[in-house]
Amino acid sequence: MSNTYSYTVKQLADLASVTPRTLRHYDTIGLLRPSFIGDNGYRRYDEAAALRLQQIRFYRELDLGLEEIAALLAQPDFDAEATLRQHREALQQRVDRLHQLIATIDKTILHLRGQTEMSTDELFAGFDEETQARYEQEAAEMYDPKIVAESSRRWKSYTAEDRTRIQREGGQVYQDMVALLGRDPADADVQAVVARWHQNLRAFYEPTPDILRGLGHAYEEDPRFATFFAGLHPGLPAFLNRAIDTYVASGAAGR
Amino acid sequence: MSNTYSYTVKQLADLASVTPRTLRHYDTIGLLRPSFIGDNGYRRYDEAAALRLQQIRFYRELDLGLEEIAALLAQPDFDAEATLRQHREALQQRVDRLHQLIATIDKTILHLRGQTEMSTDELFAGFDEETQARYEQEAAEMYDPKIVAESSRRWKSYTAEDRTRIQREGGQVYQDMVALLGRDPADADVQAVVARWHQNLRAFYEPTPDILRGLGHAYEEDPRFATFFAGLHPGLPAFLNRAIDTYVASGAAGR
DNA sequence: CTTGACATTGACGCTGCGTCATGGTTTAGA
DNA sequence: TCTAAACCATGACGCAGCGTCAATGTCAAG
Repeated sequence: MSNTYSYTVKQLADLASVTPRTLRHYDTIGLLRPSFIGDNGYRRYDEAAALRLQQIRFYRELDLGLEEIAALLAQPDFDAEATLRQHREALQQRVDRLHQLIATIDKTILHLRGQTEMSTDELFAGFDEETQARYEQEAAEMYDPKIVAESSRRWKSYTAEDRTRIQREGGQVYQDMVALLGRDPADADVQAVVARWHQNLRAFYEPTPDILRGLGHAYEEDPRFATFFAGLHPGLPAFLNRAIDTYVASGAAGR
Repeated sequence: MSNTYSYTVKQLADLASVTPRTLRHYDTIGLLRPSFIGDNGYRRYDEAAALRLQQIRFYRELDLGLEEIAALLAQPDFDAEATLRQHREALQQRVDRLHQLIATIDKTILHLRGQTEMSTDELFAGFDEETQARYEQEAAEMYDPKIVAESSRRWKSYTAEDRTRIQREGGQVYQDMVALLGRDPADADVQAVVARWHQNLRAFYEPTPDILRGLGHAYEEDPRFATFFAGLHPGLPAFLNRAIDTYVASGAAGR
């Protein structure tokens, strides 16, 4: 006949499919206090507590934090909606991010397999091309700020197709250079690649021999460049620098 | 001219866009050890370390755990692919789960707004209908195990359409009852809803008056039922019990 | 010689509990 | 009535990946 049911921790925990530990936790942080405490010190929960717990678990399954839940249950429905919308946004962002990660993983797997001839290029293009281009700009600025304007002007004059081609050619130069590591920097093949590098730069501006040498030096000594090239191969920074140095010294840069 | 570059923690940290704390952490867990340590006790990193750090950060951005990363870097490429595929799976599951959560949030918002007449039903249907049906079965079993067989037989004889209808009618009964809370249990409207409840039960088996009373009692006293109904409204369990009691006492159950 | 930037080693904090450890309470069965 | 099985309580550590002091030593520049 009694209208008031009272639960022990285990009973309530089983009801809500949580563990007693969870209830104790909710107690200590004040999210769900026992309705009263028995003479033996045991926690006791009534129907109201059971209902509150249900609500807590509902929001918890939506992945809201306990603090947010506490706020929600303390506020009227009006605020609840705003909170939920906000939470929805957050979840959507997580989804977007996860999609990106999955895409990157797919690319990486292709790269590991070496299944497509483009994979290396694409990884390079998508992952660091931009960064690298920015660095190149910065280095050029160190020698002549006016180059930036010229570079920018030329770049804008290209079609989207041209731009893609130029970027990919730039990336390919370094890839090819890795393949030549160990050769003599003065080797004809090596110098040919350096010449292509030179040509590629000219898509942006007219580098003087000093600038070329400066770039070569920066590729090895400037940590921003060095790390990037070391990412392709640990020996690349030093090799590039020596090859470029040889190139400039040979007078090829002036021709 | 030097070929070997060496970084301090700050320098390397800035390069990789992490904090010195992160490098110290990687050191303590053995993921990335300094290349050597200076006389002053300072950590020193070389190019190889910088490269390794780059790889670590790459995988970290894919949200792999540090331990997994350590394993990846220790293994050849072959195993790396398997790990990535597995990780991809995990990410995909997260996406699926997030989609579910978002859908539930949308439903909940509708529910809060009370914008659709069906929202309550649907929330009820999707969220607890199954659980409730199971409980009802269990209660029946307490009175006569043979009822299970009959109930199961009838249920199987229905079309999918019938089943959906029966479930929704069942849910609606409790919703309607909530709307009548506060009325006299003997009120005609209340008794009409109880009658619908009775009819709904008959879709499963032929409940005797004793069973009906037993169910009413269980709805209030059995925590599994009570919590469920209290979830709809704290006052519902007791109200339902009284209303059913009145219904049976009036002889309506026998007619 | 002073400052300021950087380095070191602890050690606690955060999220939401899981998981002992240690010891008292209740309950059902022999 | 005694005992074993369950259940209760309060700590306190663990986890993942660092963030964030705190206390103290080192180094390069003015």
